Amino acid sequence: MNVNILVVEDDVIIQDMVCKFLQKEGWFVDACANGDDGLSLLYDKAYQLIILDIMLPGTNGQELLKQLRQICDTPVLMMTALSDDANQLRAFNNQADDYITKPFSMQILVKRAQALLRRSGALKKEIQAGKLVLFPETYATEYDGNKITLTPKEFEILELFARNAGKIISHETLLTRIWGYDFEGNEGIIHASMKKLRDKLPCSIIRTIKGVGYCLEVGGDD
Amino acid sequence: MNVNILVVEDDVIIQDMVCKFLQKEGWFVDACANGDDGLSLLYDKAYQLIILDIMLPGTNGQELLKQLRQICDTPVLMMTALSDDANQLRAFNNQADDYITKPFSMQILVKRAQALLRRSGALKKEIQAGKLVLFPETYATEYDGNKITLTPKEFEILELFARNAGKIISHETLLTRIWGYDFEGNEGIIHASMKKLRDKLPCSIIRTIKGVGYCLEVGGDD
DNA sequence: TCTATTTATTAATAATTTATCAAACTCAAA
DNA sequence: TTTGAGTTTGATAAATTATTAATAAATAGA
Repeated sequence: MNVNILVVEDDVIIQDMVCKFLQKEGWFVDACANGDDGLSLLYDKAYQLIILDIMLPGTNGQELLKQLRQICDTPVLMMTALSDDANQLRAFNNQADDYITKPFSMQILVKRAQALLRRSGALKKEIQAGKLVLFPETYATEYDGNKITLTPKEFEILELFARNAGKIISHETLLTRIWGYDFEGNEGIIHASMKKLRDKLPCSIIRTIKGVGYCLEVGGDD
Repeated sequence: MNVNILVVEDDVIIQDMVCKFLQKEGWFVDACANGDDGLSLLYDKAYQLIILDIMLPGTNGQELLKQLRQICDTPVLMMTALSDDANQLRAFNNQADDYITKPFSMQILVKRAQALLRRSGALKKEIQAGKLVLFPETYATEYDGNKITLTPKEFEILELFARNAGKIISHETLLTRIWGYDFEGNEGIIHASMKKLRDKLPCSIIRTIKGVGYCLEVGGDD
């Protein structure tokens, strides 16, 4: 799968340089210069990494971090000129994943970004969850070594479950992540899609938690 | 689950201080002063985080990191007096997860350790009350290691009891916390719900205090 | 022991959520 | 233009969960 990174930084020179170095790694980068734009981009698209400056016009980086943690758990790297401990502690309290102070070498920024992406599994070619293996590049799927043929939509859904194995995916999350936050249609589409997906899976590895959502059960196997 | 951390640092003063601060978080810490001891500890026990100094007698930290990555993918935080970029880049190339340079504040070390633990799922929160364990994120429930399947409402009720283990929950509290302060219905709903919940629990761990309320008994076990 | 009160139990019903299925629609490839 | 795989819709069935209401049992106080 493609790696998408969001950079929020108001200094054009730095923004430009950061983007360039990240793109050199083959990653896709969206950039903006203030917190509000950042937040609206986050609603539109799934990112695997977010890089935030702290001092921003309008909503600052700390505030933005706090707000985005309400809606997603994407790794966040804070990148700032504020080198005092208080600001760093505050960032980690707001559930940042890393914090580097300017000036920093671009190589190190890239390496730290890479470390976060590696740890979150975004750089893996395949996603494993119990006996289930997904290959996002080819849409190939295996369960316990046996091939399963999924349609693109089915694959997307199963990929979402596999990346969050053991966690509950609510109907709302499913709708926004698979059909987009602005999906107008009927919620029944979830049930129809889940039925088709489950029919192709060998056993009931997707549990229904009535009134809450679905959950891919990953047994203590492999 | 318990969090186990391995610290490899030859400077006794620093080792001591690091251990003390980590233990203050409720984490279990093993420490040693050289790479070879570190490696043999890694073979013996599963750690959720490894903290490595680079300059060590014998096998140094970079070398140790390279070797341990052959056998495990545990998050590694490098902690070193070497502040040059080359060493930091090398650490990340050897698949370190973080790198901080001495001198650093203990608070920041702890926060960074916490960030790594959080990201790797080692801190996932569960509610424990005696032999009862609740996982609010997945609605999973265990008693003495055995799975119990609860409906969302049953789970909510049990969660309230578990969060207040040993304390009496009055009927009024139950009603307002579970059914909302504006619940119009019959109070008999409490009795019906409690009956169903108790039927699923292996023994009578919820005591009735007549005229007052209910109380989750937490034996002096675990 | 008797009585009033509280709680437990049960079955029936209501409400809600999810599963299923067939038909209609879309869109790209032949 | 036709075909067909893939997706979506909407109607209906099935299942689960929540609630009520009636009755039984237990408890504490007189």
